[in-house]
Amino acid sequence: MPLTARIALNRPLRRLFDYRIPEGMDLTQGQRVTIPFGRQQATGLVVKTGVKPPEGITLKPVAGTLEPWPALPEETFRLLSWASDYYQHPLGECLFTALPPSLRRGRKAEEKTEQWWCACNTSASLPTNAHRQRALVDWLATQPEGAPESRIVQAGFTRAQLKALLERQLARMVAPPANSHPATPIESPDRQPVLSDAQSAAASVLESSARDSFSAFLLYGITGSGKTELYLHYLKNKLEDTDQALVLVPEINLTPQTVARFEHYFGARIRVWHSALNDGERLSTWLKIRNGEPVILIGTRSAVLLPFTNLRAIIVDEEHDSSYKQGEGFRYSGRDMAVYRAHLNRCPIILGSATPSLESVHNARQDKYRLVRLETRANNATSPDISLLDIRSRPLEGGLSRPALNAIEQTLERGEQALVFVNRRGFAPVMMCFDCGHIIECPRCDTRLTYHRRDRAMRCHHCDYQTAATDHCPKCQSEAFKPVGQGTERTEDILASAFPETPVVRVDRDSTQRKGSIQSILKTVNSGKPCVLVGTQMLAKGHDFPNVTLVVVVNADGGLFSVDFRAPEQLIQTLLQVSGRAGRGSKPGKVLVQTCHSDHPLLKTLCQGRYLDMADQLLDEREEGRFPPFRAMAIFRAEADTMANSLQVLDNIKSLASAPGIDVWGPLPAIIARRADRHRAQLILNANNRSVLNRLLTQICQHLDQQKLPAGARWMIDVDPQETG
DNA sequence: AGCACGCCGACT
DNA sequence: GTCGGCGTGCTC
Repeated sequence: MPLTARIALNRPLRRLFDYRIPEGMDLTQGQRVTIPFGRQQATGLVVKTGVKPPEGITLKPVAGTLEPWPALPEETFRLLSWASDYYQHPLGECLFTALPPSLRRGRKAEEKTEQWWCACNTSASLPTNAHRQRALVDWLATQPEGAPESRIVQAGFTRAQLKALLERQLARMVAPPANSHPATPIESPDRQPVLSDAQSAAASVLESSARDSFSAFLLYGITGSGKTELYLHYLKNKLEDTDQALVLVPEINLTPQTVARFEHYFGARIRVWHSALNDGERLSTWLKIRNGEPVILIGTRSAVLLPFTNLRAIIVDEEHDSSYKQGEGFRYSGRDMAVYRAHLNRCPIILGSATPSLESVHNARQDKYRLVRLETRANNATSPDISLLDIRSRPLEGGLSRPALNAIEQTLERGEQALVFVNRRGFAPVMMCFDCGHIIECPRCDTRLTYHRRDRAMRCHHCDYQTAATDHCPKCQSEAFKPVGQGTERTEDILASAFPETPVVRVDRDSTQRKGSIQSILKTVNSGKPCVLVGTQMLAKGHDFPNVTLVVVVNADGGLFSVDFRAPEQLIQTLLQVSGRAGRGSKPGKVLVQTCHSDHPLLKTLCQGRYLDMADQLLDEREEGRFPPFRAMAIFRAEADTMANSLQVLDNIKSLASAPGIDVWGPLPAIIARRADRHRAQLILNANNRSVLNRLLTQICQHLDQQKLPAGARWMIDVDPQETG
């Protein structure tokens, strides 16, 4: 067999390309290479060596290797190959998402050595107004070895000032001192989290897991039960000094406070991984992990793709969180890949949540996961008391009923805080003319524009369209042109006028974007003084507000009658998560859920607060309706310039998809059929056997790759879809 | 994805 | 007569 290699490229191609390995070059799986590709040079990853190339093709030679070792170690490579097949996404793109951006682009796998600077000619004169430059020269003069750029910036100077000094020949670049990267041994502080009796009981179950074999735990711990202490205790007791560990968290939970808590116990072993890192930080952490350094990594979804070589424990916090599923491109589930990774790697994994996903509850019921319960709140806090408030034929102000406003008033009078949960941002979801019935719609989408009163704008929440708001109906000029429905802004206004003496704080995407971090907005809340918080989903997760004792849910009904089969699950998860914000301190909490369906069985069980009972009830409905997790689901989506073209693509797929054991539903236009002037539709495949479905999907995708599509049409596949709309 | 080739409209 | 629009096709 001639020396050949099969190479994957970072291109959306479901094929690989074969190359000749030149004499004296050694290649292994997962290694980065540069190769000629068409007329260009490209970076590739070795998938296999010694392959038999297709007939009648002269192989080009591999141009060179980027490093002698595989960028993707074996286990990581196998994880990604599996995911490529499972999610039906091109292997090359899957493999490359596991590389930091600089390595994707073919850069060297080494950290950029930082530029060091020192002062020269310190007595030379500067313009009198150049205060900062003067200060920088003086500061540099105090650094005998010079200083790296990062330290200079940390000392309060800027790159521009350095550049100015360079031009004036008052500073120069120098080589860094030889020992600037000392190999510091990583030592953890000698601390142990103190556990309550209930936590200790749970910890002993978790910690009974064997070190070198796969075991999965579903940690059901109600809000405020102290799951994080359990994670810390577990890692502290199970990890050796040389071990690596992975802690996955939803993006929104990766706060400085969370990281500080881990650092308190593990010091410099802690590293973070999230979307706000720059390329340098990404490379640095990636290399540490690839080198097998004993890092405990706290990261979001994509952290599961990092090249660990000595991973001994995985924790997935808030495992039900829908942000673990990537919503575009390589649509993987970070949580599910973590479970597979634990399998491949033979290590324990803990999935933790107060409201576990039905998938995970099902796995626990099937004994695939071991269920560990933690049902008492830490610090003697009691669980909040949830009650329904029927708002049928009750007058509402800003969406709030009189009893709800009274409850808020009483809470404030007791010197406590209240939280109002509204599931829509903006002022009102619709502007409507009460004379002619005209409703303002998005010109590019099949949606209504949301009225944002703060900046007098009408915005589409599905594309970037926005236009100025008007006082009159644009169609009939009537003045009876009014906002309809509830948004966070409107509720904020009503609360501000109802309680003029009390601060009202709004937390949603708009307010956090404008005022910077959520942290600064929450300053008032953290002071503990009486106030009212108004916000969306953002408020439901992770935050600890000890003085919030009342939670009001403005409207719970949206999720009760949705077409999406996951809607009821998501509704109760959100309601329970937001309820968990109440009474976390020493005072008991109360939750008021406004609804027009106070006799709905789901809402009634919600009041008993028994999540696992509700989960069982919902699982029965899923089984009845033949939905996941009882069946395997995949969705083909199409979009095109016309609905006819989208439907045509899907009809074609449908004709390929009929097979025994597979239900095909659709094609149907998406709930929002037109979005940014693209017409969208979907086709659902629902199978009683996952591997049968997987093989069928592979066939269909292969087939589609060879077919011509109508102009402007596009299709994609989503395995285990999170949303069916 | 890139990138080239290719065939039709408004410019020196 | 050319520059350039983006449709189509190919990359070992």
